[in-house]
Amino acid sequence: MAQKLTLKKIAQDLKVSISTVSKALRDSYEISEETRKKIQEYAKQYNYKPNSIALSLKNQKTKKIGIIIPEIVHHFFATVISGVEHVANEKGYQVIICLSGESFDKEVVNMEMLANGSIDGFILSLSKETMSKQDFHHLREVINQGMPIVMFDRVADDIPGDKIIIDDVTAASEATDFLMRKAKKNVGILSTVDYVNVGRLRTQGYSEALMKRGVEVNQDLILKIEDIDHCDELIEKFIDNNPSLDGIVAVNELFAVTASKILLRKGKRIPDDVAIVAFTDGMLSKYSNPSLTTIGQNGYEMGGIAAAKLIDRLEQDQKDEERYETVIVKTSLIERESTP
Amino acid sequence: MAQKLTLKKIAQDLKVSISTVSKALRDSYEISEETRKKIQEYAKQYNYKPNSIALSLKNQKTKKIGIIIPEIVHHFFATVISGVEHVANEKGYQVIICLSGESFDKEVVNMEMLANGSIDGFILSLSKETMSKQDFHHLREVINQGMPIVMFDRVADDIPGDKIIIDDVTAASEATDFLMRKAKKNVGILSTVDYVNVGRLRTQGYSEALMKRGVEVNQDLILKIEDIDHCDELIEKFIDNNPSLDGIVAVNELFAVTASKILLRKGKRIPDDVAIVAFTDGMLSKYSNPSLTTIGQNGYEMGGIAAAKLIDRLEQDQKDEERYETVIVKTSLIERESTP
DNA sequence: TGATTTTACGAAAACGTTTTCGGCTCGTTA
DNA sequence: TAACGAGCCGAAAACGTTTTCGTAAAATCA
Repeated sequence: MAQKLTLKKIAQDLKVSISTVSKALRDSYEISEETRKKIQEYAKQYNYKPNSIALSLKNQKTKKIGIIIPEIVHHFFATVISGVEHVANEKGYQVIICLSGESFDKEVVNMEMLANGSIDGFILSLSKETMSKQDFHHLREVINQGMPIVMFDRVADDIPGDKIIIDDVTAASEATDFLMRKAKKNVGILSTVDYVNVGRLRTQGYSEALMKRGVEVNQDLILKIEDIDHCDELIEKFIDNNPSLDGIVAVNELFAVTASKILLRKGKRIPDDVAIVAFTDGMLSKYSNPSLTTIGQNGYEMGGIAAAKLIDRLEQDQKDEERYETVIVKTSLIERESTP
Repeated sequence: MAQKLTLKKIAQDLKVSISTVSKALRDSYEISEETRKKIQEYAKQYNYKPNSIALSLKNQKTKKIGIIIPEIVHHFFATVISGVEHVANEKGYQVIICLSGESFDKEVVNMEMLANGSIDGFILSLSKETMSKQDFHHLREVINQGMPIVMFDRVADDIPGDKIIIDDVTAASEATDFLMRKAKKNVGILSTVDYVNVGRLRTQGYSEALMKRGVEVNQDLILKIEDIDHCDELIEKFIDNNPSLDGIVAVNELFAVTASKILLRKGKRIPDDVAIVAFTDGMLSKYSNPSLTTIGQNGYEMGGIAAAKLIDRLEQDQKDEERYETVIVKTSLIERESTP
């Protein structure tokens, strides 16, 4: 097992100094043609690669970005990571991933671990617990140390940093309106509890769409689900309680597909009796039966934008501008079988 | 923006030497009670955290492991990462993720990037292109530099390193037998081209199950799909060509759910007319309509084992044993609506 | 008191780079 | 021939740690 080659070993083998080797490899004019060739060939032959840790220490930059998300087994987050990874790699950066598992404590621990010089900047989407606690001291600490943060999807409004979000209100409003244009008179929404930003905003968009058409908002048609693992019973009860329901906006695929299944079991036809639009364009929507009309959140694009913004900030001539941006990524309505 | 605190700054502020600070913070007996207290309090107050890059350079270990997978938007890989991340974090390691996108070149580039000191060891699942080329020079190079590799799922048999796999042959055989026990007489398989390990092995298991019951293997009942994006037409033709087909083993969820949809459209009943078993227990199987009986690959467990084995090897007293292990993770048959 | 041990701290090396600066050896010029 | 300027190379510092070793002062002992 050949030990890893270093400048020092090359220098010893070739009887020159370390600085000469370093300069030769960087094609410095200070080194004679002859020496340069010799060193470069030697390095190539034995496959020398500069040690990135040493470079990080010297340059005070790691060329790594950290990303903290609640779960990786969610299609949306997976696509975001995919987008981040793509543009990061393109710009010579590597991606370190940590999962908070929706836990505040794990989010804090992960941030502290990464903030000790491991990375140059953060991309993150906050855990549910953090959102409900509204405790952002860990973000502030990191920012105080001069480390830039880009947040996406689940963001903290009053934290200085770039934010990449979709316009949840408008998207939900459009989805609701889309159903009403299809002659649906009693559109309901399957949402999450209010402390989850997206749940609150999408419910708001839903209500706005109704009001814009002069329809009164009926609280019975709004279901707020806390525990995603036991949504079945809640949704079934919701459907039973609203026999006139003919349209559903769901804030995620799972609620939608669960509702779809329950409706079919009860003999309803989709989309004729009940039409469905779901947020998050993932596998489920695409391949379930019937396939679901969805609002695509363009996670890949969000991730790409987040990475680009972060790297821009890292490479600009020192925080010349403290003005942070909020980018709103367009959603796209993808029509499938669950709507007429 | 408070600059990051270092030993040097503490030393200056407290008018002692760097070594004194270092020792005080590590509770060395060499430092007097008084000085120790003073330094520790100062460090705590200003939230000193040792720079991990400097530690990496000094200790020649990064406490990071690299993981390279083809795609992150596959549920199976996402669960594996989740498992890796969990045990890695538990043992004080961080996880760097790179995606090969099923491309050989990107796999090579990613490995080279990470091998320059960024990480202590690799966990990986090979890209399709690598599998078809059977070119593993990049793995050999990394191993020659003394960096341990753990492979999972898509492994290269003759590469020295630990391997975590499922027993694809047995699992496929059991799935096939399961269908035959349910009185299915004409069981077919939707597989991938042979250079993908899992496709070949699962097809083999399928055949073995048939032969064990004295049923002759009918090549018409074996479909090998190369391009997953256009599997629809192939599967439809396959179904049309085999009117007596009454059972399907699919090597992934997508093939299964696509077949399911086509069958339903053709007026077949599932599972009465045709029963389906799919590999990979993901979202699709669980929530599609009808839900699918699957062979769970226990990705989370695989990831955990991979991480544990890698870290063990990293922390053992230098490669005392060059004997590599192949762990076979048990699969679990999860019965749902697609089988009687 | 003088010798020896203990206590408490600092200097320096090492990890692998890059870069600044200083200097030696030529050949050229006055 | 003396001075000077290229051309070419090496020494050393710096990044932030840990650790070994050396050493001054204080304490102990005879």
